[in-house]
Amino acid sequence: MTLRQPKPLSTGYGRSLRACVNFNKVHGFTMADMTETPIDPVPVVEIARLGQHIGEEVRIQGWVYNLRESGKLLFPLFRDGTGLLQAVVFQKNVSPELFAQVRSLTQESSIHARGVVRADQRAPGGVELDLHVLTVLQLVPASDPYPISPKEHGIDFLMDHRHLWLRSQRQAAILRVRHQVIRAVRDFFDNEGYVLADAPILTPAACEGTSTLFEVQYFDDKAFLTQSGQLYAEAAAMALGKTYCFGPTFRAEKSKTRRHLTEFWMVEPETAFAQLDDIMHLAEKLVTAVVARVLEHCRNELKTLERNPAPLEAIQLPFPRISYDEALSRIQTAGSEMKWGDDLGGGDETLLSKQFDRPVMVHRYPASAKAFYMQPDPERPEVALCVDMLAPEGYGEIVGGSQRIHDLNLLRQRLEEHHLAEADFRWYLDLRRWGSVPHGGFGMGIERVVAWICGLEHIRETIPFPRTIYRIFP
RNA sequence: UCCUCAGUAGCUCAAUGGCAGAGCAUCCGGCUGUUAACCGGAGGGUUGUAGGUUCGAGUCCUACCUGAGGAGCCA
Repeated sequence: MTLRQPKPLSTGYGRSLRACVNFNKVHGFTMADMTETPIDPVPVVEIARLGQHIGEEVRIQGWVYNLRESGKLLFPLFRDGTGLLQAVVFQKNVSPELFAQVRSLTQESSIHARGVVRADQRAPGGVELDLHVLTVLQLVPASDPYPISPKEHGIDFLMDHRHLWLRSQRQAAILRVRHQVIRAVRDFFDNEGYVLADAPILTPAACEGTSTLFEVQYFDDKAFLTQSGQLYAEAAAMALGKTYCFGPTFRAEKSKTRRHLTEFWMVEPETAFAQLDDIMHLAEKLVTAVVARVLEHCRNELKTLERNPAPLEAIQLPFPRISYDEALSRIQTAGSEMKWGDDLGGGDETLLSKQFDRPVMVHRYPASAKAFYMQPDPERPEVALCVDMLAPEGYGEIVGGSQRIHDLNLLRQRLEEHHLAEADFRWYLDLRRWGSVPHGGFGMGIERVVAWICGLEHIRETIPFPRTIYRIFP
């Protein structure tokens, strides 16, 4: 990709601005000038931490969020990625140059601002800045204004401008929650003694053979983008005992719902010597830890998102565990036409999850509806030792896992029943030839967890640049 | 893949088959505590594309394009 040579930018303030800025070249400065950081002894403070600096002179660096004015009084709103700050400029208290400069600010112009922090109940956030000095790094020209106004927009427009939409308070809050969710996942597994061993993203042909995969050219051959790291995680678990992989996964199904992305992130622990009960316990501990972390670190974000924290505070161990058979009878009682052997549809999942105040784990599905590698229940071979965790409030499946088949001959038989070529799974069968042990794990979809925790209508807001069936731009 | 809906000013949306409009944004003016500020004024249009019906189409019909909601699919 070639970078466009930046054109000289007109500040539009004329000669008077020179007194107010620290840059030597006011007129026609280029982007390169921004690297010449002016020497200023006043400390830069993040907006979120201004409450600890009442009465002090500080600098903030950020962008213009909005400008309100009332005659001789200006209220520019700045954002810096940590929060929003209202600044105040009285015409009588400042130079005519500064007043004119602030008055000409446009949305999303980049700035350095210096002033004294003041507590004021009238300001959003209770803190405001008495602005003394303003440096404009780039003035957004009025002839080409920032496209996303603080007013309402349609989803098509916002998705086309996703690269700018991220600057809104709401989207930034979601990304902060996502950050804490991922941090919590990594810390959780670290504390539990799990070793990160990532799976490849490029996989050979016919790797799992169930869902639709994206095909890519691999030199003179074909390859596929991974739909799950699980099979590789099993190999790692035989090496490390407790392991997990965490990366992007890809599904080429033409799903078109508020719960699906074609590219999403999944964390997949795999544990040697684990059985179904161990897997369920690990999953409920993980989800509890993630929710607790968000409640601890993201109260402001949940407030921005207007997400009621009460249902999240109810997420405590243990989670209810019900068999597929019990789930089926509950769903049928609630009016569904579902029959034994069917997988749960989206509506069925919602019916069931609304009966509980925390995630519910449904275990022992009919083996015929599940993947080839799942261990059959020794007491009822027609069901598999597997579990799906359904999030509350109708957010659907957030965890899917199972105990894996550890017997070589049974696995061979299953491959044949699923019309999968044994040659493609030679390495996977090897894991059962030398030192096979009972083992299992699960996958947890990060975006669905974030959507549930944030209380979002649609999963597309949970990832910086969502990929859906009809959208791959920007 | 199927069903439904939408596409009109930069944005969000109006307009019985009969003069294409409003709010916001932008520009100009007013206002010394605004809270998506407010008040007054100005500029801004190939009504998604291509056909068709009609005296006359943003509106009705056909096809296509681009999206959205749902179903199905989904370790």
